[in-house]
Amino acid sequence: MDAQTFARFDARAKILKALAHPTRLFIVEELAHRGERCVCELTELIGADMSTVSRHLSLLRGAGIVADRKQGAQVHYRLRVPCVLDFLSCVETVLQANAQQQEALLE
Amino acid sequence: MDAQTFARFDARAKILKALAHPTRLFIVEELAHRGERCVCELTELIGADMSTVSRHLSLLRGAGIVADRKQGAQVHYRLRVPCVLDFLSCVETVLQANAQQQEALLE
DNA sequence: GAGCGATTTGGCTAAACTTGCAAACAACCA
DNA sequence: TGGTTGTTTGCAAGTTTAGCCAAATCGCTC
Repeated sequence: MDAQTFARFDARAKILKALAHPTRLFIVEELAHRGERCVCELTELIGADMSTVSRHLSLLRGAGIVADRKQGAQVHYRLRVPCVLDFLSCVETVLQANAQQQEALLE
Repeated sequence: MDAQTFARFDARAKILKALAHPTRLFIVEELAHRGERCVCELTELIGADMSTVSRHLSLLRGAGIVADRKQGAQVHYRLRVPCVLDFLSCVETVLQANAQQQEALLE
């Protein structure tokens, strides 16, 4: 694989990597369903240290998946790319296929 | 976030994590476009140690993304869930949005 | 300017991931 | 059976990531 090809796949992998964490997926789904949320609200929902949540958000922002907006002392985050959710429907498909295979193995 | 909710998101994150690597994305695209490939062919295309490629394939198999089939001494891998590619179209969207923002910042 | 709540960043540790080499395995052929 | 090719696994080193605490920053209000 030459350097250019690698760069192409690496850029895509970076975006997937940003999504590949339970807390970050939770954030994405929350923003998709309920719109903007500030760090404090997400921290409350997630139940981790606010600094941890802030880092996750920063990572998602770095990948271009969310955008932020300052409003007074608060920072509101929102999804920047709406398709990210459709996206997860295929993940569901994989999960279902896996579950079916599990059942088949038990028979 | 309670344990059950966490488990739900963690299962999805595991699948995304399996895809979140340039070499593994390359493999997925190769299998999607060209069908079955054996480890040796993929190793040739990727240019890494065969043991490394084998490990990537094993990881993808563990996530339920690919399936394998032994044929003599060779092991052929194929995509198990065809939607994985559509899936990547959203990643493209993110990349394009990021590129456009980059341009905007340069003006 | 001091004080306060919201957020980010620095520092650090533990855990997870990636990789190549060497060795083990497996299937085939001579 | 012994050798050869294709694949996987054990091991060790290097890199990355996640999480928390503490400290710094930011915006507002008094």
